[in-house]
Amino acid sequence: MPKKSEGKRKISESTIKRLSLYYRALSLLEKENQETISSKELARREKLTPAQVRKDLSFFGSFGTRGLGYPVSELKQRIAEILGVNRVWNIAMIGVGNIGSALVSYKEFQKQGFIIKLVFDNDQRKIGSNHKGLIVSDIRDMPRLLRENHIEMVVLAVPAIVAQYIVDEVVAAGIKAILNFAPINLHVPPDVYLRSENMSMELEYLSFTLTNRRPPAE
Amino acid sequence: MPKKSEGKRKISESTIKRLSLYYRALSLLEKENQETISSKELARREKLTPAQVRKDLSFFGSFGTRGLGYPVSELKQRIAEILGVNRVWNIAMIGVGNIGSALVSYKEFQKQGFIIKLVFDNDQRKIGSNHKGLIVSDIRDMPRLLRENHIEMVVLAVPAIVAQYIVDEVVAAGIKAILNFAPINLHVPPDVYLRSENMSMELEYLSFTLTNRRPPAE
DNA sequence: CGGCCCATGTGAATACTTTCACAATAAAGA
DNA sequence: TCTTTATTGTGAAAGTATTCACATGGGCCG
Repeated sequence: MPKKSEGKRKISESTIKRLSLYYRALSLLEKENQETISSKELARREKLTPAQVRKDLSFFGSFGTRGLGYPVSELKQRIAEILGVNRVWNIAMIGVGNIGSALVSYKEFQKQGFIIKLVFDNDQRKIGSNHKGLIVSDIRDMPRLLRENHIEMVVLAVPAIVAQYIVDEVVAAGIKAILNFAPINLHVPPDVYLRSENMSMELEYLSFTLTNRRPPAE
Repeated sequence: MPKKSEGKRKISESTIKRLSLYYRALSLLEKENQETISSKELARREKLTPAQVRKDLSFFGSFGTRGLGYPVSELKQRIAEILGVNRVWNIAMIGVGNIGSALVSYKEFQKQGFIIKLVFDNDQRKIGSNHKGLIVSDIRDMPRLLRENHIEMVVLAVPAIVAQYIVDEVVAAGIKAILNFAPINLHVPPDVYLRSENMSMELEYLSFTLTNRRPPAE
């Protein structure tokens, strides 16, 4: 019974996020020249359960060898294919404030194949200036430049107050994948994929935990 | 039957994260001078369902008025108490590279009451320099300075390769809450709360979605 | 080359989360 | 004050995700 042709294997968001973790762990293991890894050890490294690791991978095929574990390099390559990171993605950064310019210099993105090709801002003082080898473009030229440079993803690092306005422009320019750093909920059409990174949320989660933890001694 | 005294109301991680969203939405509504909000409208603004909003809030009490909705300011205040953000948290930033220095200038944190009081690095060229009014301290002075400044949370923005080493030092200094930006899984004792922000993960999620989406036309 | 060991792959069981659906009830207007 | 309307709060139902547990089968040693 062929699995490939089945229409609607619905993979959950949590499984995809864990694939990212496996990918990262496997990259490290590959550097350490480890050839195989068991679900048990992979789970330990990422604080998961072995059953979880095996179940996640089983959605995509049988990559392991019973009694031995998974071949590190091969599994890494297969996950790269699944995630679509076995290629280069051209991305554009919109906004060159604190966060935007930090991300332009963030090597982790490049290492994963996410190449920032263009940088935009609407501040006349910034336009034309050089950021890590990239000239800041005028946001008014965005539609044309995105098209000319075959940009497929956009990272939004603009103030919350203008974020919805800008994202509308990005959508109008035909972009289908957006990563938003502005602390506000944005609305996009159903064929556009939007993910948001909310850095305050994690601090608030820590705040909640410290506030509501069981007192140290009863 | 008193709810307050019940021991083990277990609140799920997703509920807490949504409280952050409600809090953000309510802050906005308060600025717009809106006095009440229904679960329906709150849900629409954060792309959730009305039942979800009501269920989440019901874990903590009855804040609404039937037929009318929730009082914006009061609900905001109650959520602030639940999250523990109705106070100031003193935090320290460790690492003043790209990400670290961007976060020092990130106004959203301060706005939420997370005040960066100290900044550390191990690079002699950076130590003593001024970052947005803060002098970069030597990481070797960390234990003493964290204690003296009543720091309760630490944000880690150091290279992955040294992150586990640094986090061990942070734990040794008695810190119980850490937000990690290094792209690696860190291990801490069970009484220390660690959250990680993985910015590549969201790009990889977008990559997966674009790669595996149903083709535009059949 | 036979048997033992070990770790996978996976249905079934369990645990958790979300949604449904409706009784309860406050507000507003007649 | 009564009726209508709107929206909450919440058990019960449905839907997802995780964990269990074990049959399966490849590798390796003697």
